[in-house]
Amino acid sequence: MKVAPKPRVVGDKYQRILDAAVSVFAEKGFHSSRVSDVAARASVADGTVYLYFRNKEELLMTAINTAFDAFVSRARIELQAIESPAGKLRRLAQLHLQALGSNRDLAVVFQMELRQSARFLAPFSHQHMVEYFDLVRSAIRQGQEQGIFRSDLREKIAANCFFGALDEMVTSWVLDNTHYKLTDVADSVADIILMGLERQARH
Amino acid sequence: MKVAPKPRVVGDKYQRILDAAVSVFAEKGFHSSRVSDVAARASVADGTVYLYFRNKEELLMTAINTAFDAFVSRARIELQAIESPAGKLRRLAQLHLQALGSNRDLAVVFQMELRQSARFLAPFSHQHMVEYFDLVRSAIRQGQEQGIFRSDLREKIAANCFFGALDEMVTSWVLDNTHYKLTDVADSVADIILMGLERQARH
Amino acid sequence: MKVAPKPRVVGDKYQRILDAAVSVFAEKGFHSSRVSDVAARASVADGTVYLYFRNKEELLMTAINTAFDAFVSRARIELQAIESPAGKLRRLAQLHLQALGSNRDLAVVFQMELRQSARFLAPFSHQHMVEYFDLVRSAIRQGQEQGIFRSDLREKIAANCFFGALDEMVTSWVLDNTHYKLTDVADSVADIILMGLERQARH
Amino acid sequence: MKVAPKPRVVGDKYQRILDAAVSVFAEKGFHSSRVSDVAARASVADGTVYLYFRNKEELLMTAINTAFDAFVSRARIELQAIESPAGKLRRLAQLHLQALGSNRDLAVVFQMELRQSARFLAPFSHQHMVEYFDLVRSAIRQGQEQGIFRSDLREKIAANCFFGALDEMVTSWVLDNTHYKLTDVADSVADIILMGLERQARH
DNA sequence: TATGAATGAGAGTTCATTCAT
DNA sequence: TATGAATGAACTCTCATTCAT
Repeated sequence: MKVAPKPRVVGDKYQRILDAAVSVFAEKGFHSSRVSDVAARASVADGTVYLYFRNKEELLMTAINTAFDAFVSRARIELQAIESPAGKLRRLAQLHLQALGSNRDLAVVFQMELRQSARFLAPFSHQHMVEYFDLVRSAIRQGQEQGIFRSDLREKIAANCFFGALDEMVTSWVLDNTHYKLTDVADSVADIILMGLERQARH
Repeated sequence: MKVAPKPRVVGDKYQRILDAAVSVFAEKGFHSSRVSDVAARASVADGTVYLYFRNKEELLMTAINTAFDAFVSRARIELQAIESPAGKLRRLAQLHLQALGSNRDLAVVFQMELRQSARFLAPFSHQHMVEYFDLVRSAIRQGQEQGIFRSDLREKIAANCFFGALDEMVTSWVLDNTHYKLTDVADSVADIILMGLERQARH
Repeated sequence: MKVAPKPRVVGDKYQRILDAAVSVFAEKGFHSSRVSDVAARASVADGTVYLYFRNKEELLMTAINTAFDAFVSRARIELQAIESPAGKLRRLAQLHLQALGSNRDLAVVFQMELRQSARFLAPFSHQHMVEYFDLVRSAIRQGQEQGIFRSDLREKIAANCFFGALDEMVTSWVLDNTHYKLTDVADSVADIILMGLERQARH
Repeated sequence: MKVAPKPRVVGDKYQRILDAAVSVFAEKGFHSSRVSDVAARASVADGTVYLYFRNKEELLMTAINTAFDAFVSRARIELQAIESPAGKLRRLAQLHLQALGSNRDLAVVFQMELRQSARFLAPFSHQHMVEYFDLVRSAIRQGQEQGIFRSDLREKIAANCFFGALDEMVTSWVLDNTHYKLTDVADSVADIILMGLERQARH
């Protein structure tokens, strides 16, 4: 007589909680979200959250780190297959915007919470940023060594411009209500930055 | 050896509280800061904070808005005196990094809290962003109309790149412990973006 | 010698908190009572109070409304079984004094807080007053229609006299330290009011 | 060029503050009223209130006591001139309803705050109640001694009925929005109670 | 007398976390 | 594993009262 109330797959609670957390954090912000909101959205009891995550902060960190891990791993692999420094940066721009553009909630959490978490919460996630930046910087360095990119620019500044431009595209997309496709702007951004980095033939 | 307990000038409480707020928020983040921390740092009673500010949130918004107002007003005036679109953007880059580079605490608050406040708190501060972006965008548009900047780029994307690059420079500076001079990088950033925007003569 | 710290039956917390609230409110008055006082007297944590009641005010309103509900329901049933209007009023007087005379704390809360709550808090409890008055008024009206009670008196005034007399008996009892039995005066009060209402044979 | 901002009579501040207090307390209740509300309504500074009254509570007590004093003094004098016990009670009913019916704010404060203040604040005002009751009781006793009133009723109970009936008329009037004239009901109330007290000739 | 800025104790309420079941 | 009732520390904000001017 009783229908199964929660026809969810058993064992998927971890992921359900994590997804719920991203969804709730995106909606109200990390600090205004309650653990019980997350639990409710994941259809588990409040206490169950603590069977999978040590505390509220770890929910955020895990969400960020997991996505970041996946992104950096994939990026690292893909970049190996690309020869040209410019091609690497172009691909990185695509991957960056793809990763966040394909999951709006995650993007919101990244754009809104990452900086704070990097400074005030566990600085672990900052390590990911460093890894990401390393990919960018080594591509730039490579370009400079090959004489393709200008050498009068400090590599770190260039990397900041590259990342900052992409990051702002995401922020802008996140705060915008018109849900345009984020990856569509990858080439434009890459164009601007690359052209800014490249050595001008006639100079 | 004992100094007078309250040798402060009367009437400066508003500013003292605001400065204390910026300082405390920079140190612990807005959400982890307690109003009593701010009051203590300003050497006033907890209740005094509420004589000058409606609530904790207004402390943050006032700090942000005040600085933003000053920046945008100044920028608007200065840009009027500059003819060339490229010159305008160069000057904007300098002003941006100067404004935040000259007050580290304020910079921390801006970089860490502005996004959140734009989304979750009063969207007033977002208006400032729009005004700032308008300055950038009209310079870019002007450059495009004069044939100096490429017209195949959407102005908004270009503006995002410009702002994003500067913004990331500040974030990077804020998270960095080596206290280098932020304005020193203004030209480099402007170079990259401008070169990325300019029409290449031989194309 | 040490008793088990929490030998309470589970599930009785709602009632325990409500009883504690009545007891604390009776002792110090609603406004001077702290929620933590109530929690302590109920041997629960402060937060637990809020699992059962939305806020401090609801504690008061629930206490009042619950008792009032019980009284009015019972009165309504009992009066149905009584034919004569005078008998109804006599019984009402007994029930009124019984209800409050059997729970001194509750009586204190009623006499001290009901008026204020009726005016300044949720006017819900005022509805109960209206229901109670309706019982009184319809008995009086019935007596007038039967020619037993004088018809030159407005029914509302008569009801106010009836209620006011009983109410003052309770207040007087509550402020008095000699703990006499409140129900003992029911007949005297009913006598006075009824005699005041009845049509005098020889007039 | 400047008009006199406060064309009040100097030296009337005491009374202005007291009137303001009654007005504010009537509107929001004693506990929800702020001293600064009272000061504002009296057009004085917050601190000035404390030049005339020790604290907020004293504002209430003074308002109540002053009015009570005036009432009891007047009542005492008037009653001396009246011979018959019934006449005394009739006059008392009129004075009671006149005193409160002529100042609605004061009536609200009396009906809403007097009980609480009698129990939880300085019990001073309770002394006034006693004095008032003494007037009532001695009239009743006199009536009993003269064989006009029934002697099988305890004088205190009779007094409670008399006072309670009047008190409820005032409360009812205060909570009622239709501003009928309170003194109009004095005779009806007196009729009921007196008839309840009087010895029936033919019994 | 009069002011009103300043004080700071105090209380209601929230919510992350725990733990007995 | 899972639950969710219970906990109690934490924190914002209010407001009666003071006091330097």
